[in-house]
Amino acid sequence: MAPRNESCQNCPIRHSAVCADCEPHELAILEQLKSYRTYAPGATIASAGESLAHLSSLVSGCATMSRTLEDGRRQAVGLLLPADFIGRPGRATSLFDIEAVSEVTLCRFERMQFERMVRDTPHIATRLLSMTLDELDVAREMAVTLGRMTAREKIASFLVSLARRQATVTRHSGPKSPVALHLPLSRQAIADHLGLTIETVSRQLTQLRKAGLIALTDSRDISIPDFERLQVEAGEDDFTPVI
Amino acid sequence: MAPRNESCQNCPIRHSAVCADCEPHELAILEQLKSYRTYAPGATIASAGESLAHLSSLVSGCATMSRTLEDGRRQAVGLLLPADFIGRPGRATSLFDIEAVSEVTLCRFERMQFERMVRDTPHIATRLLSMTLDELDVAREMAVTLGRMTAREKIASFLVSLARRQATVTRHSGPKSPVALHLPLSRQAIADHLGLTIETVSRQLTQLRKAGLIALTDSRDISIPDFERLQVEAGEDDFTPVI
DNA sequence: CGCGGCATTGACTTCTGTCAAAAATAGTGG
DNA sequence: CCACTATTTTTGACAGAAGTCAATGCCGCG
Repeated sequence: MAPRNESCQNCPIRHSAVCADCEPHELAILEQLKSYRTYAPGATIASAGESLAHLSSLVSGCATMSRTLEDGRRQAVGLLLPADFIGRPGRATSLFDIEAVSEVTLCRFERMQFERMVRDTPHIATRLLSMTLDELDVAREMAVTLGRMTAREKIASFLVSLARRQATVTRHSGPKSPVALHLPLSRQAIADHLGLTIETVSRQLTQLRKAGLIALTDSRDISIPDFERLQVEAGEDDFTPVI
Repeated sequence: MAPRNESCQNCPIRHSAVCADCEPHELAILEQLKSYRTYAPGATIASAGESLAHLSSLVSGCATMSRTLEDGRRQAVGLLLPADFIGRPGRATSLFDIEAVSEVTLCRFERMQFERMVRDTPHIATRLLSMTLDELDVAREMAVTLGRMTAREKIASFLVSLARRQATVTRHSGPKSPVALHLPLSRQAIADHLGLTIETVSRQLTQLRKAGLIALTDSRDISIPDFERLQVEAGEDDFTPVI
């Protein structure tokens, strides 16, 4: 459960979210404007085409951004983890569905107030630009994965990128020690991210396990004995940036 | 051929590029800093992993942004048309290959000077943010297409989006009149954009032609008799935004 | 005219999707 | 705590969409 209005000083995403570059006096303004909201797993945070009254930073938990076509086909376009920003200044409606995967806490700002902050506070504007450019890179890497990788490569690169994003939490000492990885997503949600079916995801995970590239303690917890070997399996070339 | 330093006043992308929101005095500064450069069709504008000395706006022509994997598989992540911005402040290297498709003219700024402009000129910073957010939406739509659409839907939606982007130039009076569309890309380049092979692109275009959805005058020129019908074929739902 | 690149078409293969069932896991209530 | 159900995951058999390999056709150009 999120505190009503805990101080930004103690915020877990203080140095990585949209407020990262703010000076104390700027932070004080944000502190006045912000409000927290918590969503249960599976809850809808936003729906494609509907208006979005708040812009938010994801403080804790995990959410997906996706589009569902009329016939039920679904494609995820982003995995939202702590510090990620939700919504965009200048457009009132979300183009995608946003759904809580685990329990999610958002730090929210009213649209108008936030848009004024973006105009008046260069530290927020430039931080938001920088984050948006990073997201753009991620989205384009995603396009490479979706368009040209095999099912096996998609799974491997998904695991690699997830491991990198959780690195601070789970990675132990040396780069050669096994990496423990918790999957926040169901097989179905992984399939939606990679443009695959649930069956193909399951089969490829089994193959990776049989090849000794991963070990499954339970269906949501994976251990990667040799991270570099999995990176090779992910078909990464030297240009693939570590975002 | 691009003029050496033609006035920004007459620039074809004056009101749609990164400088769109600039006041006359801001434009005057840009005018001092800019330089034009022209690339022949097929020329390399940037290479993945290599440094990029300039940030640019594409003034005329067409270019692709793509990644080529070690084994030759290639995926395009963007089609660059007039007013599109190339490069990003805050990172000196390009993550993707950028290649001229037709003859391309760029309006270029030195990295350092442009980054200073972004810091000092809110009209540039906010315009760049807005453009980047739009590109992010495009990239995410692309992910939906690459991940979940059939070959036929990919081709149809590619044609629809190309027609929309060329709308100002080619679209005639009413929305029901046939739309003429020139393909700037070869079959191979289209395939690279859609995550398909050249043969599949060719076959699907033939099928669309046989179904009366398009007519091919020559292999690069397409006429769309009923645009709305092609939109349906593209599998667009009501939420698909017209970007 | 003949070469070379691009596009189209055909025959066949393969990877992933579909349909279906079994196994594992989680959740519920007695 | 344990049976029982519901959900998720895994596995299998088969089908189908797109890829691969190969040949042919089309154009522009020297």
